[in-house]
Amino acid sequence: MNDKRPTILDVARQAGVSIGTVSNVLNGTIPVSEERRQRVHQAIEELSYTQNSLAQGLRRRRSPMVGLCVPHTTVAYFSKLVDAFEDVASSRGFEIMQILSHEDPRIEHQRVMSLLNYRIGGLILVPSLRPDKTLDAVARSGTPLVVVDRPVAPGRFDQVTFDNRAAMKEAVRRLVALGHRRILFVVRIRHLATTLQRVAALRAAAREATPPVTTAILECGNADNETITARVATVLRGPHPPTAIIVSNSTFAACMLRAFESLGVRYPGEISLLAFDQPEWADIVTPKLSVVRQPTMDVARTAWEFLIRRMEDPTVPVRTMELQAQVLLRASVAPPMPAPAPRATGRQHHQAPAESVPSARTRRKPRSNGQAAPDGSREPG
Amino acid sequence: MNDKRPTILDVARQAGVSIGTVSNVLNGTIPVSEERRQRVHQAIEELSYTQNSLAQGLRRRRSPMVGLCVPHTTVAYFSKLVDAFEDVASSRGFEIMQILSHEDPRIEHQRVMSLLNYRIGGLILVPSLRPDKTLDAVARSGTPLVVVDRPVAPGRFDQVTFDNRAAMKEAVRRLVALGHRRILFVVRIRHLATTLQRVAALRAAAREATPPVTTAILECGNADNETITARVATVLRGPHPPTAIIVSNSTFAACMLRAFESLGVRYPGEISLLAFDQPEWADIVTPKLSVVRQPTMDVARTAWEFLIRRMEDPTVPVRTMELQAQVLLRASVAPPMPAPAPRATGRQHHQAPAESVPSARTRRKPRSNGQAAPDGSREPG
DNA sequence: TCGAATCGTTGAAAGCTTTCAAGTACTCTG
DNA sequence: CAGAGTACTTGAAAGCTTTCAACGATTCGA
Repeated sequence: MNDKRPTILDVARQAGVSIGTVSNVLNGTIPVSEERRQRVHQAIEELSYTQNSLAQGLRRRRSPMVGLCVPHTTVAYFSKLVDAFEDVASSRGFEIMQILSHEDPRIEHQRVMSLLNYRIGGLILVPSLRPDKTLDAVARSGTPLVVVDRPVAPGRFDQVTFDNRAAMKEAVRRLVALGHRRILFVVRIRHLATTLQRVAALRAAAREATPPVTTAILECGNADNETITARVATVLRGPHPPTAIIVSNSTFAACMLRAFESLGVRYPGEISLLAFDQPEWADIVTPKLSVVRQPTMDVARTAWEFLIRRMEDPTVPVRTMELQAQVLLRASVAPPMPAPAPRATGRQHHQAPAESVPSARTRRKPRSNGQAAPDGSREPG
Repeated sequence: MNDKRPTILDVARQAGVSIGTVSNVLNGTIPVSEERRQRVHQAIEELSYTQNSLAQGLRRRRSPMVGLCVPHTTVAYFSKLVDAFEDVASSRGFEIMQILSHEDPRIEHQRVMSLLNYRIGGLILVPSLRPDKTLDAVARSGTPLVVVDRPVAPGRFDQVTFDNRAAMKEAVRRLVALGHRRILFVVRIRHLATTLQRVAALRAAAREATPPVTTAILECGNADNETITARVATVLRGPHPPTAIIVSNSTFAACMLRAFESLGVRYPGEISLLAFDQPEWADIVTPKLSVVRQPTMDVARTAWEFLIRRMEDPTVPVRTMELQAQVLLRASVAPPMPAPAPRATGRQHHQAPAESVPSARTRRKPRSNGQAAPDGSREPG
């Protein structure tokens, strides 16, 4: 429990050389004669000396440590991302310092500042809702930055994102082709950049469909299972129940399945489900979950390449990469059960067949609890 | 993109005070007159000065950073652990530096050394298979350490683990009570401390059951789905197919479900399944997965408390905490289908009903591929 | 009024490394 | 053999902070 660890000076004395020589052996900056190198190595061995990275970073004005900031690690998508980064980075001799932002701009800012205070060599960031202050601070510090997954205002930073618009458009196209006319999109945070993109694409695709498709957005934040179930119940029992639900992540997908079960909804007959994100359980639930698969490993590799490049040369022009995601339809998506009015152009009420909802069917307006609002993307006529 | 950040000296000049005073304002070490404090704060604001944690850590010989090392973050259990630690730690003003060991003692050692080189204030470690070298290095550095989840030789370090023996014993008791007589335990790494505990408990419980129960261990390492399926197939089609499978983590549980499906095994009729770990999908698969639930949040809190205590006073006696896990039986565990020989005491072949295995039934000895071996824990007579 | 105690302030040293100008010993060239 | 390289080697400075002995100013007590 000796808190006094040997320093480079101890090594130098032990080996009978100067500290400069030891440093040169360690870093290979300047060649050192074979004999001295040996002596230094031996001394290092004998004293079991290890570098003090704090002193090294202080002197070099930069540490070989790279920061990684994601919102959570319990979301399958992010934990895969973290693992992928770890793989890529460590195989190239970098250390990763990981922090979690919990989707909270304040926490994010504070943690990122702390990383900057450690003079990290670079940062990979999945930005939270309002990352501006954080981004400014990073820019001011001159730390190389790559923004991942959630786009920010273009031009300032390297970015690696997914083509959420294309993915959503494709998803809607496929659902519509199966006959779905009312789609609900369940999101965690409405104003998140990725969400905005997806919502825009959803609305656009809905508008362009013939006949046009009704869409609604349900924002759930960090609500727990019961709350989400209640909200979903409200929507499903409303006058215009959706026939297909798209969720923005796998946690919500799980919530939906629980909700369907506790509500006694026939699934996938009465309601289809499609999830962004690709949980490990997608293919072991019944019916198998349809997903939008995002190429996590490619993201990690690309982001890393961007970061390394910028660390080598901070003046390199800003790059942006938008990766394609893939819509995988499986049994969780099925044609909707035959509806009373096949041509859904007017304002008449659509309703799921009566037998599908077990409990007392209270007719409420869908926005009665302020949670789910038809977003009016449908063309009026 | 200005790489020159202001230092404490700049602040001192700007405020017209000495650097010592600035430091005192920043750290509150020694009281500073109100007027000067104001000036310092203003200067900090104007220059947007932030500490250099490297210099601070160098001088203080210890950084306020705490290390956290887990094997992976894609395993549900560990990602929950990481989130829990993050919560606890950050709510008390500590920064966490997280690394992954990938279950590889070499990687673990290298990454932990790097943390030690940063003079971290403490370390929480889920040790890999052979952590001795790493543990020695940590001890030598005098860094406070708490070992989590997987026990190591007692007496040297604070430890927070689960009572794996009790959990396994209880699991076997419940399975036996339902009539199971042949239990297969699927593990990732056989010699992992937790695995050893569980295996020992499994064998002991099997031996004590009346009539005694046959057990076997299947080690799968990092094998992929197909490989695992093949191995499971071999076991299930062998002369003594198990009626219940216990898996050591949720990833394997998912693998089993895939294997059951692709092999056409009747589940849970023909085979029951119980998993250590508690994935989010446990209650959305059909049948619901039986699990051994481990109180992750409690682990995080306890480990953190141990660590803080030791950081305050390194001489405090070593503490050990063993938390109780909880066996939750759900539909994935059912009484075994009636077997031809109800009293399973001898060496006669047990076999699952013929109709349950769809493909050609090759009679092979269970260890024919060297993967699964009856472990002989059953009493000979 | 004097000495002591208190309070706030300061400048220098220390913490451990890398970098670099300057120096030394050697080899090579003409 | 002198001069010019060559190839290491060295010690000091710098990087930014905290700590601490020392000091000046003020207050307090007798």
